Amino acid sequence: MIDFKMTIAELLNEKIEAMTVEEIYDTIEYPKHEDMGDYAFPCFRLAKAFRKAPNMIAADIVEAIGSHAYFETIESVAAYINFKIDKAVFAKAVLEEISEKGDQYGATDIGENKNLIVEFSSVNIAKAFHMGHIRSTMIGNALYKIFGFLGFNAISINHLGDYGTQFGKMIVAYKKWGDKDVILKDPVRELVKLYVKFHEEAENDPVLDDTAREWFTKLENGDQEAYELWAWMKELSLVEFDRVYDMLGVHFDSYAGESFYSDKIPAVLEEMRNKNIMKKSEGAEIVDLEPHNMPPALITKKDGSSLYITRDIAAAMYRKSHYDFVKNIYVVGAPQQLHFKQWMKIIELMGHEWAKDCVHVEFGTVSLEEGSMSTRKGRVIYLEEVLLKAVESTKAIIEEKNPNLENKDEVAKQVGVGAVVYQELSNNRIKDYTFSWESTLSFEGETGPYVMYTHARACSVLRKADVEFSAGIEYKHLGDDASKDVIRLLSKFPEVVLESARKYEPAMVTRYVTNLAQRFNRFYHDNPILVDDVEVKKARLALVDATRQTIKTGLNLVGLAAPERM
RNA sequence: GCGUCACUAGCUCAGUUGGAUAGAGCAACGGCCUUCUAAGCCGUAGGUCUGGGGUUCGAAUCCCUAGUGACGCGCCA
Repeated sequence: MIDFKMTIAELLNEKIEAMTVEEIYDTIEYPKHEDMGDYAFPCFRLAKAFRKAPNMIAADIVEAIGSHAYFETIESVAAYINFKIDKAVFAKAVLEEISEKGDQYGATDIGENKNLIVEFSSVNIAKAFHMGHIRSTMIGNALYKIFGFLGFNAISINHLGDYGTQFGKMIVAYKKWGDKDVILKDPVRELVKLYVKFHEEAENDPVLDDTAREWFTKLENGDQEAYELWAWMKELSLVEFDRVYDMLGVHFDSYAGESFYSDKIPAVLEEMRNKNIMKKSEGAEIVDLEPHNMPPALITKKDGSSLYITRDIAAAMYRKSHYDFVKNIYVVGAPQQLHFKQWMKIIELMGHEWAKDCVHVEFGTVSLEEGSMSTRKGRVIYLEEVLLKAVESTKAIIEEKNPNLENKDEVAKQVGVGAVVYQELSNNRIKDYTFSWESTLSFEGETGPYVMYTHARACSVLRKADVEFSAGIEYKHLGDDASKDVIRLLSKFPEVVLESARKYEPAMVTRYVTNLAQRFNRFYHDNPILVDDVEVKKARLALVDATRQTIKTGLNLVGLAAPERM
């Protein structure tokens, strides 16, 4: 595709000696309003070099450039030079590019097939897979897909919370109050009940906590009974979790969780001791991080058993040696920021330069109107329940609007789940939000169903087209503003994907497809597509097809399906 | 106490890393289906970008300060 931005940079460089082509390229921006043009170059910074007012500079440069075949107009407005690309040239460049590349439009090979790890979801065994977990799960899944699209060999890891003192608690609770048959009827919910009961009882009986710690230490030391109970709970949990992952279309390359690293911890502790970065404190071992403006990190407890941070350090070390990653990404909530800063600093103190390749992608908290979600307090909304309800609502809408649709159940699942996922990925990840059934089950405006609906509409028109439009298209027929708006947006897709990867922000892609859907719907409304004039029809169909493709690719990148009918 | 983050329309949020007239959706009001899917489109109304300083040609964006809210800070994960 013609690189319009680079063309402009080179054109300007001939008139501006004070800046390099690269500097000019980086200074070029998009005008705030589309009627001003497609690209703009602000001249403020040239004032000193030219010893003139910026608006004079702009006017002079415009005059010096004159005209160019790619551009409809090159104008100066105040201190800006605005470039408006010729509509037919633009349409041809963009639509042919998309048509050629198909579902690879926007893809790159900058990853050079190097290993890139995305750790996400990381749910806790024997605990609720609740609405709060959708964040890590879907943000991580989107990053996994986006980085894969950019040529990395992305590896998804579900760092299961399957270890730690909490399992001591579960074992104690099960032995005291558990009933195998009751648990088998509804495993996770029953296990959660035991967990809740443990905490209620422990309030008045601190001995329980000590017993729990003892059981975890037993588990860590390979006690048969502890191991069997733990393995059983893990298995029961995973069956349920996989049901949800399946609904979400999420796949993991590895389920190596915290327990996986338990036998790798001693070697890490050894290394830390040898490198002299730990010291004893009140019977425990800590790393003093005061020189780095952080509180000390507790590495081993006074009974010698491991902690969360110990396992994360061991996991990172293992991953470096096993995968030799170029990037190791952790999609974990913002409240754990300090934890990540601490252990990444410790890796650095151990002398591992790859500490800089570890990234904590943090996100805000989902809460309920009653307060933050807490398994311990029994205050949770199960993710599966939300998904099922969304699918059910979608089904009702289909029955009403499109009763003759063939595969209603499958579409209802795609659209319903999509609505929930879209909601999750539409805001910048750092934002906290309060879960609401009303907004989750609303399917109008900036929602997943809206974007999917737009895609389905495009598919529908294409199905009804009775001409071949793969070649011989007269792009001059796409000269109206609505068409140009769509084309301009289509042209930006590759850089949006790159930027979303750079910022680890899938919402950029979600917002982009929403924007594209909005523009396309205007085009669709203003321009009848299946008209008698064959030339016009072919040109518009080409636009429809390119939009269909780009919406689909975008939706897929954030883990959403793009049904062809709904 | 120390630290991190957030604050933009009634509500939920964008705002291209400092640029032009701050934009969407929801809610409200008014229009558009005998023509390609109305889960749609168009229009009206809605703003002291939390307050106050500063930096400069130029600030929602950077710095300082105050406020409000959320979160974190040694034996949980």
